[in-house]
Amino acid sequence: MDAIDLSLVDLLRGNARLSYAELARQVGLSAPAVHERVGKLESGGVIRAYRAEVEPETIGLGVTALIGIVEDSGADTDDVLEAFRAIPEIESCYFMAGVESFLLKARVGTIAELEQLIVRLNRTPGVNSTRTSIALSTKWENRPQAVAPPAA
Amino acid sequence: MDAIDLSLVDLLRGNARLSYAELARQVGLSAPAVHERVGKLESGGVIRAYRAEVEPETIGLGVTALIGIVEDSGADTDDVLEAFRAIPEIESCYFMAGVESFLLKARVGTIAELEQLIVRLNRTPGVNSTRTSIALSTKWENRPQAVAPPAA
DNA sequence: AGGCTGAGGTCGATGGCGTCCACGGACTGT
DNA sequence: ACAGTCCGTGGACGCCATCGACCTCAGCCT
Repeated sequence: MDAIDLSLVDLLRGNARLSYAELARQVGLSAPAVHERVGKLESGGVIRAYRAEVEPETIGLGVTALIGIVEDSGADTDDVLEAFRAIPEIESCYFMAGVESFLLKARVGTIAELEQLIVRLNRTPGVNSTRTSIALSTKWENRPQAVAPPAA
Repeated sequence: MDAIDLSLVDLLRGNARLSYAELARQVGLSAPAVHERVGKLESGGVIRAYRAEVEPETIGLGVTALIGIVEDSGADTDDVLEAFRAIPEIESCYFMAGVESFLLKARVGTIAELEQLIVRLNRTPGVNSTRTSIALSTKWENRPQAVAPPAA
């Protein structure tokens, strides 16, 4: 992980569909060299995936909620996690410090679906209680934070 | 937005670097047709961006925090928003229902940097108080939720 | 009914890109 | 000094992106 790798990561976080040729121009190497570096970043676990970022409303996922989960005393955290993993509406899952063991970000189409989701969560073995906050709007999300030095 | 568009969105949410030729094979159209459809999805605001998803620890952003913000009574929400937007560590910003007007997801390298961030937030005009929860680990994040019908 | 029009597709051509390979220079340890 | 390793370059070749021409079908106006 040198400065060039960091630049590549920044460039791809900004636009994952840049061609290797374009990346090469930006960092001042040849295309094959960039190809090899990016390949290593992928197989080395630095780059996990390339994803299109979609406006959720346009695909019928207009309701965003953040849900704190309090576990039962003596619950098996791994089991709870697996149960959460099986619920597609849960987009993100953080294991937290504090009374609430998990914080979930969920996306559904309607408030009625959110209600169903909350019921389902409360019924999940190991879950003691849930606390749901609704996001009225998403100002921005997953903004990539530049990490490379200014410029070679 | 027909079923093919939804499939394209799903495919690109799964892997943003798929070639048009490959997308075309998957949805059963020709490459130029797919090219045009994806172009329309982009310019129509459905696809906002393509981003590489990076393991944060590997680029020196090992600390994730979720921060609730209570505004001063009479604060100008837009001004507060602009102040937040200028802080690169804030990756996501949701405008919430409830006492806390905003929920922020921030990523920093160290606890010391988190402390500085919290101080900065508390000093921001219009911010009455902050409540920070630290994520001990991210189980998963931004998992794409399939939205297309099973398969043509 | 007939024909115009526009949307949205296919096909074919061409230039650029991805990707493989052979080669070369700098650093390192012996 | 020398050999090995790492990391890069340049060339070659086949696939892909992308443009233009054309086709087909649905809807609509006359």
